[in-house]
This record gives sequence, structure tokens and C-alpha cells, in this order.
Amino acid sequence: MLRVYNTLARKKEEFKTLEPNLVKMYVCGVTVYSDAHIGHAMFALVFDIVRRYLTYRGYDVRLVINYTDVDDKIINRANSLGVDASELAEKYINEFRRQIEVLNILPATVNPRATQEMPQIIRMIDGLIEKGFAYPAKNGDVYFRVTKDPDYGKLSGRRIEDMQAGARNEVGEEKEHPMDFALWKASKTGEPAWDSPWGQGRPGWHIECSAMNLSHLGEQIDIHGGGNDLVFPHHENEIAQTESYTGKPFARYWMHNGMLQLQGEKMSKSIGNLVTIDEFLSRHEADALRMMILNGSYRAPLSYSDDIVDAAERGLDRLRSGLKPAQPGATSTSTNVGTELDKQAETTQQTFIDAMDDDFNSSGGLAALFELVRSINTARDAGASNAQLKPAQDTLTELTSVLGLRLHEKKSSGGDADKFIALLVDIRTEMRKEKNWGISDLIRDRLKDLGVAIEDNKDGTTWHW
RNA sequence: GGCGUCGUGGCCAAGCGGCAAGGCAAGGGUCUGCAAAACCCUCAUCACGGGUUCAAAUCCCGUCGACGCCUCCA
Repeated sequence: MLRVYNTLARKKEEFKTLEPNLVKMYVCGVTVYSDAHIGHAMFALVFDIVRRYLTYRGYDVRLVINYTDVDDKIINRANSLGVDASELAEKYINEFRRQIEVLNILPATVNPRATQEMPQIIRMIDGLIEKGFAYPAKNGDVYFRVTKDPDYGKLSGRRIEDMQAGARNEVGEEKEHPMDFALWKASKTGEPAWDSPWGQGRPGWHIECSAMNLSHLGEQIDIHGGGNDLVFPHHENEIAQTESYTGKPFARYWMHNGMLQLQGEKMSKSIGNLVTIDEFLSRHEADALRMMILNGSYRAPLSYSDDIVDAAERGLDRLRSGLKPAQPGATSTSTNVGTELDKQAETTQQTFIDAMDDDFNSSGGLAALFELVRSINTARDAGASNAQLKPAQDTLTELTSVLGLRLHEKKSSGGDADKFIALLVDIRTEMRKEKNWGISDLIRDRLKDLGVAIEDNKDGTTWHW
């Protein structure tokens, strides 16, 4: 039985979908105004793992991830760069798409954008005004009336009275209540603007997600996800808008991933303590980032450091070791090594599912895989043949791919260099036959400096990058 | 100040009432010409103080500490 931690309930709950075998899932994406950092990759990876696992468990997953392509920061950045806001957004959307692909994150079913949903957004705001949940102000803004929503604050566990002290009321805003938030913002001259019944303007941040949910998934969805920094106010406001509009409970499960931290603080654009996705990928393989996340809990904060990346990379090497072929010349001589291994593979699969069923406990799932790796390696050492190893290795491959790991040979792209390395290895083999250890070791050491590892086995030498 | 999450070996981390998973690192061993890889062995009573219970890392209360949110934020 799959159980999911629901922020709304503050506990794990049995996972039941609205419709059999279909999961309607919405995840808040990024605001595209500058280079994405690995914290953004984290949310995408977390929900990719969730999505892959749900698929593995037999669900059809309809996943919607939006791009916020119009807001103050985009406009400001575009102005300071002297470019068009929509061009800027377009650029970063394309970059993020590319990065998502490199990170082996499956594409969402739909990636809606705020600017392409204007009719729906306006219709929704209009409906909220009609029902008395929103009001247009004199300056052309439209605000949501929080006092009209009896359970406002239920997701973040806040009460309106407690929050008033910190509420911000900017100059020029004409709110009835300090906690009211903007559904529509009147545009100043030179800003991107759309026509609306309340004049030229653009949507507030929260309403776009509500509107996209409505148009792409319907009034009620199964899972709504995002970073835990979005719980308040973003998700709180989304609930308020959508439920006030439809009169129905919005998302069944609210899932939030923890923040990626650097030097003890949340990695964020505003603090400036960030590592961009491209920077990370220039130095590490894509799977390393995923591995870091899998090793922990998606809900807990993750501290980024070289040690963590290192451990993740070694862990990947270890998983890969299970996929190595049988010893050269091994024929299935061993008696019941094969059946023992098959049994272990079955156990592993069950343990893996049990762990992942418990709110996507990936570190538990990983532990099961490491045990399978050990069993495979032990069997190989005992002389198992490729045919005997295969079923267990297939299981390993299947389950790692459920987690989205590819276990590729590291930088296999030596290109032309590969041929020459093979040549050196051949020469070294001859040297070794003549017990010329000096030259043999020199070749091995020099290749190691170049990033090529050599391993001598009973019946030959293998190498890899 | 308010709301919330959390504090497990050198590091990361699972566990959610019944003798503390797993990975990395470290030490010892097998294998090897030497290595590497692989395999075997070793390595914690769970922030602190009370309480509940036959039994607590796991439940309750308190203290200390960390982080997130309360303003744009994955």
C-alpha cells in the first residue's frame, strides 16, 4: 500500500486516486528570468522520481508543470538587459528544457505558461469577483478577499490574525485587508499587459497555477507538488482561489520537497549562494545529483557539499559494479549460485517496493539495491556465468531506472582515444607477460592520471574511463 | 514574535513502541607481481533533562540547537 506524506494533514496517508489508475499531478515550476540552479533541479528530480515510481506501480500519470513567464522579476531583468521580457523568458525556458533532458527528467505531459492562459485566468478572476471572493480596486488591481474564505490558512497552519503583523502593504495598493493578495495587477506604462475587464494588466502569481490546474487537470487533482518554500503564501493562496471558485476540495495530497542548502542556508537567487545546473554538470555526471537526492529524504533539507557529491559518485560506481559481466571464461559450473541469486533479486524487488511505498523512501530503496549488488558480485566471484547473473542484473537495471538512474558507463566518449588506450593496454599486457613491471606500472599510472582505470583480472585486463 | 520541519556512528542517512538498514570514509584480511576492482571482518544506544510503558531513537512535557516560512523564491 502506497502512503504519501500530505502537508495538508501533516502526516502520511494512504494514497487513493480520484479516478482508478489515473494520477492527476501538478507541480509548480520555475519563474524564468535567470540561470536555473541545482535547487531548481532538485524539485524537478524529486517529482520525476515520484512520477516514475507511480508509473512503475501501474498508474497513468498526467503531469503538469508550469512556467511562470511573466512577473516583476522577469520584467526588471529584461529592462536592465534591454531586451524584451518575452524573449528573456523564452530563452530561459529553452535552457531549462535542455537541462531537464540532460538530467534524465521525463518531460511533463504539459508545460503551460502564464502568458498562454490569459482567457482562463481572466475567466477565473471574473468568477471569483462574481461570487464575492474578490474585488477590483480603484487602481486597476484585483484582490482576493481572504476574510471571505473561512479556512484560509489551513495548509500552512496560520491564522489571519497571526499574520497581520508581518503583512506587507505596499504604497499604492488599495486592499480591504492587509492579507488580501493580488489576482490581477494593473500595468504601468512600458510593462507587458493584457486586456481585461479591469483594464490593462497582468495576472498575479498565484492565480496562474489555479487557472492552469483547472484547464489542464480539472477542478480536483490528486497531487500538488512544489518546494516547501511555496507552502505559504503561494499554495495557500492557490487553495483559497480554486476552492472558492469551484466549491470543491482542490488537491488531495500536497507534497513538498525540502530545500537544497549551501553553507547552511537555502540556495537561492536572492542570497546569491548558488551553483547553477550547468556548473554542476560541467564537473559531474547528471546521475550524481539524482543520487544525492535519492540517498536522503525528499522532504528534508539537503546540504550541498563536495563530500556529498563525492559520496554520490562513489555510490553510483558501486551500483555499476553490479552490472559488470561474469569473469572471463566463467561457465555456469556453480551449483545453486544462480537460484540463490534469483531469490535475492525477488527479495530485493519486494524490499524496494516496501520502502518506496512508504512515502517514496528512496534511501531505503537504495539500500535494497546495494544488497542486490553485493549478491551479484559475490555470485560473480564464485564463478557465476553471464546467464546466471542476468536475471538479477535485469532487476537491478529495472529498479535503478525506476529511480531514473541510468548507470551509464562514465564518460564513455573517449572517441578516437579509445582505440589508442586499447593499444596501450595491449602493449602493457605483453609487458606483463615478460614480467616487465616497470613499464606495465608506468602505463597504468599514466593512464590513471588521464582518468583511465585499469583492472587486471585472472583472464585479462579491462579498462574504463 | 508567530507557524512548521528537524537533531541517529568521522560524513550522508533509514527507522515512527519490541534487541540501531544502507552508502561514503577508516582499519584489518582474501585475491594480485604490485595495484585496482570485488568479497569477508571491525566501527553508534539515537542533542540534553524529565515522564508514560513490561518495553522508547521511536509516545508526552520541558530545555538547547539547526533549518524553512511569515516579503519574490523549487
